[in-house]
Amino acid sequence: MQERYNFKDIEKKWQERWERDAVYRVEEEPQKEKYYCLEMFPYPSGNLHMGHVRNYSIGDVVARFKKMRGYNVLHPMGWDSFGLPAENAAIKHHIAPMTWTLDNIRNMREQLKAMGLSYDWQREVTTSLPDYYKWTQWLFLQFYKHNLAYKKKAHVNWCPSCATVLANEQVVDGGCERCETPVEKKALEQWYFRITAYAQELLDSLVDLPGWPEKVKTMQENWIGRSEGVEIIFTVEKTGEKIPIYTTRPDTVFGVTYIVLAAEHPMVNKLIDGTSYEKPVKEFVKKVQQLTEIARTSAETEKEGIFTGAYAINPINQERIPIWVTNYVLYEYGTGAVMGVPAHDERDYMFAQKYELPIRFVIRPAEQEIDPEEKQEAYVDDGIMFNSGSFNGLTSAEGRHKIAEYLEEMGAGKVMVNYRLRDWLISRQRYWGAPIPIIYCEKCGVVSVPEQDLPVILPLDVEFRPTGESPLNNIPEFLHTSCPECGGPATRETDTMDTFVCSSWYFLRYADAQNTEEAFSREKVDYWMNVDQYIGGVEHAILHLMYARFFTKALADFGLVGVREPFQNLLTQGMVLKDGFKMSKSKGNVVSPEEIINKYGADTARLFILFAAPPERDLEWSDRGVEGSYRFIQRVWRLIYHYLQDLSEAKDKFVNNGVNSSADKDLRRLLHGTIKRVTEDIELRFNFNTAISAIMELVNGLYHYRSEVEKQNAQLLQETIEKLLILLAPFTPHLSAELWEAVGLKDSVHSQDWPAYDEAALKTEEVEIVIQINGKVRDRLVIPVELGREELEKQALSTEKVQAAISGKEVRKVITVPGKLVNIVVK
RNA sequence: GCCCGAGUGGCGGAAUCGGCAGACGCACAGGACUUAAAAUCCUGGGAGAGUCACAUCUCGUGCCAGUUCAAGUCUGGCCUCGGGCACCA
Repeated sequence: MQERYNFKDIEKKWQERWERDAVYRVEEEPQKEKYYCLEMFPYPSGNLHMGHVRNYSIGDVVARFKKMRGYNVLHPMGWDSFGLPAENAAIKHHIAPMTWTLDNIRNMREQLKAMGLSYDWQREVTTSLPDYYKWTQWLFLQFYKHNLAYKKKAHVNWCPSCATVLANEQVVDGGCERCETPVEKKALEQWYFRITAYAQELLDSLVDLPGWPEKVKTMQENWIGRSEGVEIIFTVEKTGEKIPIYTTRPDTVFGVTYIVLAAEHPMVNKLIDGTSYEKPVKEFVKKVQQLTEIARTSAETEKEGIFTGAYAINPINQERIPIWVTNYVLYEYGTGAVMGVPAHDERDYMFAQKYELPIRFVIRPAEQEIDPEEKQEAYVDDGIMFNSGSFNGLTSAEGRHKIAEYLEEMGAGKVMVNYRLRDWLISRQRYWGAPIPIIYCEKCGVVSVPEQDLPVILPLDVEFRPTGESPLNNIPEFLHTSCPECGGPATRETDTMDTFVCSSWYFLRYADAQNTEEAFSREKVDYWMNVDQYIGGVEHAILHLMYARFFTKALADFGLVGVREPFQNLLTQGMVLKDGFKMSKSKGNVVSPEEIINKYGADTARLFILFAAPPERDLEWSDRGVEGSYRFIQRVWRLIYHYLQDLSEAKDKFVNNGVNSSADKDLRRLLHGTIKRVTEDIELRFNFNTAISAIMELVNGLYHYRSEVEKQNAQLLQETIEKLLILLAPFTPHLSAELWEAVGLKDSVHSQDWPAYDEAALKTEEVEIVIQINGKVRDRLVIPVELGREELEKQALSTEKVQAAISGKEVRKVITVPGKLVNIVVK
């Protein structure tokens, strides 16, 4: 054994041995309790970044800990390997996306292995390989069969830079989530998944997820955006055609002074065709549609509109009101038409002022009148109805209910629930994705690719420069096929699937990754699911986590899985920052994990990143801090090294007897206290930082013991060191394995049972009591633990300092907290 | 605007059920070892007053109130920062 820890050789030695002995391979063992520990799989960009290191270090501690706790632990890893970066890199470096991707995977797999992570590599999945995307395609067909996948023409989000459509969720601040280019609207025929069919369940079952952060659940709630309201039907005066509008404030329906249509609303043309309003209105609509998505959806944009010349009848009071077209009503939400109540809505108020439309107050605050001449703004709160016919005097809440009822009775409205959540647009006009397994036949129309013909292979020899059309259109061998139903000439769908489709079910494939007959066997999925602990960045709070939940629910309805929620517990880790900012190439503050591992070893990197902050919080990278972790590892090594040296060369330092001396007892108490703290920190709170600091204290205690105790208790020392190495094993697996072997212990440290602590060892004979006077610490007292309350109070009152402090004063009260303090209240 | 989360030494952070604020680590200072340096080991440390040095006292967890014998922790109101949603009718 060398005096210094040579991490380079030793980490390599253990990684090779673990791989050789396949120690992390796992099978279903029905008699054993399972634990599924999952970290979000990476996009193979080429190199690990610190966010990965943090994510996978956390997951590895959990997986190793649970394994030592006796669980059958599934801990897999794979690659989310379809997507745009491969195409962009390929264009830049003239290399095929498949080659680029596989090279990156190879590189990153080596980097992961160099971290000493306990993955079962037999279960590795790569979403861009046919053995995986075959089943993505198969799942698409199941969605199609169950009417949860459909095609429709719609105004979709288009990123001109990426030359593809984007899902609503991928539009951030009106720009492309990836490149920030302002998103345009394009009318295209696209494939959708009917996620809205599950909107209510996705919302309701959030309460079944107590192991998720509130924050994430709130974000999903907001995203689903449920609102309860009423659809009210207004009638066009001249033609009698119906315009349904949606409102959450039916109590204000007597205050309607106009109605507004979205620019895209089909009624617009019907109202204006052939009238003098036709030309100006069409110009206005054109102008609105030319706005970028940012301008279109920004609350800052000036509200504009134009009168159509037509009038509608308000069903509540038969009033005749003008119909306008505006830029602020969204066609996609509700009915694309809104009633204008300027008195009680800020937007409507601004709009009415600008175009001099009447403002009529119909709700007033309780106990207060509203003077329409005086009031200079909308009153948007609930209140008491007035100017509202027979509904006068009702509260807003009552009014909403009564008006809805009344309108329903007369057939002019119905209660309705609306969601902000839209169906999920999954087609992409790009090359590097799973082809959608659909064939278009001139005679038979839209036809599914028969399951036995899957996978529809993505051709590899392709000119894939973005053109706005799928590059697959330019490959005749791919494009032209025959119809599976009639055998006639047909063409394939050339769009590929959004990569989020691939990542919506990968956690199921891990349960049965090698299956060539099915996506996964029901039996194996039933054994492993749910994921007991999912760990990843909060940036996936909406997209990935919502889609994966949707998939799981749909697959449950198809009878493919037995659970309706995929992830029992979710841990969202914070970002890794440097100098206060997220590490990024453009900021030039990137620290490469590869360099850190080369310089200090994987154990140091893991230890630092777990020690520097609790997992949910952002972590500030510190090179000095890394050195501190490195020093600690060397310190542990030296402790064992000198201990072994003494064992062989200075036997007279040790004695073999029971734990009698106070130093022995202190060490034993420290050991068992540490076991307790570390266990609870990992198991209950995921506070790895405090778990590590507890271990550091134990090491400090061992140093003290070794330097100060003349005759060391050999057995106690041996026990303490063994348990120390076990406690360290999840954090620094290589160091622990090597020292375990060096101490001459059998098997691997990683296959040991997690130690239990001895409650009796935690007990002390004496305890220090704090004595406060009026809440301030004035003295301390060391007393036997079993000392009674009365005796304690007596002693506390009689100490010199207390006597001095209370002399001449009246003792009004004495509060005693056994084992902790005595507070003497004096006046 | 609405909804979350967070503010503690020079820094990262700890205090788990209302009971000694600052564990552990970083940085710093001093000492030991060394020809020397590095490495290592040991010691110290919130701020201020006070003392030759102790002792001792005061203040201190974003701000202002409150509850309590006792508040970083509970309540109310604010401030700042971070995140999410936002023309959703």
